[in-house]
Amino acid sequence: MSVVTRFAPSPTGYVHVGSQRTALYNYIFARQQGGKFILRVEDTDQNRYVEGAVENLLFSLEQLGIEFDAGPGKEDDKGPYFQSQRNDIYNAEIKKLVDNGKAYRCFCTSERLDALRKEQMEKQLPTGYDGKCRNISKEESDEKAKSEKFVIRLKIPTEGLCEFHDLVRHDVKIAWSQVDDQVLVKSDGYPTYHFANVIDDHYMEVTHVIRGEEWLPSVPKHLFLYECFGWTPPQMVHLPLLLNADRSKLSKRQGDVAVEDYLKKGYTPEALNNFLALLGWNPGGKNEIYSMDELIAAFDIHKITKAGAVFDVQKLNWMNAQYIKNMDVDKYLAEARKWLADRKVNEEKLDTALMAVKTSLSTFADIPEKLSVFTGAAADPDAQAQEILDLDSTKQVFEAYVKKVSKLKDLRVDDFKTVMKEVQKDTGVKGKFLWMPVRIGLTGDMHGPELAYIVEYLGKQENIKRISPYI
RNA sequence: GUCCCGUUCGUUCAGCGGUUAGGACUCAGGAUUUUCAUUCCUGCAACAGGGGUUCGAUUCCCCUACGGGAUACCA
Repeated sequence: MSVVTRFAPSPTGYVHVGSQRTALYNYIFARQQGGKFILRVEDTDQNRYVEGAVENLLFSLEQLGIEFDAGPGKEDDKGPYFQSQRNDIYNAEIKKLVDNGKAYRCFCTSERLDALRKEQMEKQLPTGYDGKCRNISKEESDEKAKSEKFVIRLKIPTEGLCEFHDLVRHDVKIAWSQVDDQVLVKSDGYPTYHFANVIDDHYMEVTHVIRGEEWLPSVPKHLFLYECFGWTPPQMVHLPLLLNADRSKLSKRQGDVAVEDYLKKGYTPEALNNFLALLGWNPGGKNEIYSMDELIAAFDIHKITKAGAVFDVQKLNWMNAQYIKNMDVDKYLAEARKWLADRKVNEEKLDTALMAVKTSLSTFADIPEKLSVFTGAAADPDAQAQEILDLDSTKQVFEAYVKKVSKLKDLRVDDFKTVMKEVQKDTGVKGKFLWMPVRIGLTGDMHGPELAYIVEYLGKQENIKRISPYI
């Protein structure tokens, strides 16, 4: 049987990085196994509908290079891939369950349910539905259904143990008495996640359910449904959660959680994928940089970690810097040009400046700031810089420098190096005291990209203009 | 409250009965460089606690503590 995995997000408006990792693992595993990866939109909650959410979801996945084989816009005979369009399927299945007594209509009001829960908490009992409507006769139920609102609940076993195997958690046991009579169909006629999920996974022939750990406690409900239908359940794979620095579930409150946020901040999709893939799984060894193909080759679903992982931006920054440093020049230049913000740049020499700055970026968003050495006026020297400017040797260097530069037609990187050699010869000044004055004279700063690039970018006239005042 | 899951350097991941407990990020120091960065080298830093099992436990079992998740007509 060939592997089928699925990513089944609800369209909430953006893709959470935790979801990205779930999608990634599903995708990687399917590719590795030569299987199929499905995207299914879980939009059964009418109250949570968000305009444009699906488009955003599709766009984010595309940017990340996570390609699905079937899903919205890629329909096949297993579709549709929107749960909101599959109600006929759910209705047919729920009817079977009600007819054979595996599920029942519940007419209880939310007020009664709230009170019940409160009472159970106070008595330190497990919370859950008390089964009031469990044994209403078929006739009475049919009669009430004509005039009253109802939901449909699953008739969960009352005793015994639900045992199952999870690829990450291994053997898990949950007492049936702890499992609630789950609502399968809401009073608006739409299925709940638990129901739609099982039906869809079955008909879409999903073999591996790879999802977040928050679903682990619901597994018995799902397994029982498979049993009621006489279907073979898929392999369960519950991933550890992504955490905030304080180890709570990664949330919006404590920083960015949306994929688009990170993309907007200048992280590359490749770095983001690489970083997330290594949160919860690692092939071992020194290397931490993996392309998607390498991840697919190295991935081992049995070696997924159990404990939650803190999303450490510092490591992401480092990784992203690695990706930028190793990026193909043309690709880098094209991408970098999108990040100039409102910098006024010398279009002709922009590439020179961008290349000079390539190794110092942790994200593309750093570009405007890093470029300021080139594009702005010289900064005011600080005390330490001023000390160097005040040196006698500095004056000599400047005089010789301006003299040499003035003679040149042009001032390219190579010309500059020649000039500096000559200045050294003429003045006898070398090392730090030769180079630093020129740097400070031109930029006002003791730090920055390689001087030769700055010199070339500024050009002959600007070089003379900036140095002359110090003579 | 109840149930489930988890616990190796600050973070992340190795380790799967006998190791000087390893790598990566961060941090500190050094080398190279005209500076920062890059690159390279070195260093700091961990098996939550207590019981077992065993000749021997980071590794297996139990308990405790701590953390997280689930307890919705949300997913």
